[in-house]
Amino acid sequence: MKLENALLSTKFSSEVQKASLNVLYSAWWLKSITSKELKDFDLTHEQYNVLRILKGKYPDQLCVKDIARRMIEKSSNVPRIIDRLEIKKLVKRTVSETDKRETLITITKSGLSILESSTSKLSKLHDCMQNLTEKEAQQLNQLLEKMRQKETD
Amino acid sequence: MKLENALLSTKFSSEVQKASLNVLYSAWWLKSITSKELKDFDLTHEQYNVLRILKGKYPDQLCVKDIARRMIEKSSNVPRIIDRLEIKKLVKRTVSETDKRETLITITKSGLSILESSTSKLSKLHDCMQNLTEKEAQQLNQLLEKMRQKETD
DNA sequence: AACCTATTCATGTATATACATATAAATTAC
DNA sequence: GTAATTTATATGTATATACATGAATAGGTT
Repeated sequence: MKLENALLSTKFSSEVQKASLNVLYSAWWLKSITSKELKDFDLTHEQYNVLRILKGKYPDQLCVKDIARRMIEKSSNVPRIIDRLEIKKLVKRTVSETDKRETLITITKSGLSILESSTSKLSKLHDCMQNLTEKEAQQLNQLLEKMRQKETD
Repeated sequence: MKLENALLSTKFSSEVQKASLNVLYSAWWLKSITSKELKDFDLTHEQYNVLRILKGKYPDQLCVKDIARRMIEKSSNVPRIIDRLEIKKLVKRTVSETDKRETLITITKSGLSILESSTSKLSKLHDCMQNLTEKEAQQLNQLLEKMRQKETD
């Protein structure tokens, strides 16, 4: 859908300004379609993100700050997300022996299993929305990274 | 910043999957830098979005559902955002005469003035992060819209 | 007119975001 | 070796997101 139709507006001061709105809208769009799938697994977007990060290092453990560093949204409140995952027994907390300030998080068998089924559901969704070719996706990645160039790299 | 550095991860199953994560991260990045500016005006991102929509139709009024339709994030709880704007006297509520179910929202002088100063602050920010040329921005817009093609247009 | 349904908005709940503060442990300074 | 500082996590608060429900009104049907 064109941004004009999505926002019922045609007044954009420039293509650059429109691109900002387009990125924001696209992110909302992506989140809303994936959240719908994750709901079947009683997972939020953020809980899924944490599980995915833990699996990336499995069977190693990660402390809270290392998870936070890998989150898509850096302002996520990781301890609280872990609270909810712990209640569902998808992760386990243990205090680090080497540094007692740190809480080490381990993904459980149950967590791995729910992650696997939800990921497979999501990748099916991805496949059917594969409107972009690999080359176009690569171009999109380059443009987004150029947009963010201002960052202290 | 490259996505790899932003997420401390190099394992992406494809450029297309990476593009999804890149869009999500870019939206967070955009929101976090603009929110910082808006804080000086005691405005949240969503409150700013509502004010901008109202100004687009000024001096006409808009009812809640027409504002909701124009929001970037469609799941926004517009009545509650308006609650906060009303407390700060940046908008006014009136019950529609023609349809008493509708609440008509008007932006106040004070709302217009705060919108003007915040917009000017934000556009300065935009200018200095103008890493994309108009042509590149146009290309980015096309790619994002192609990505969302699956939508019922 | 009475009834049914759809629409519009407000409100309630759980979780997340964004940010501030608190607590405990580790590190550094003296 | 104690005090001060920094780091890691947890907790608190206001607002937003996502979604469900409730209340009032509009509009159509009989």
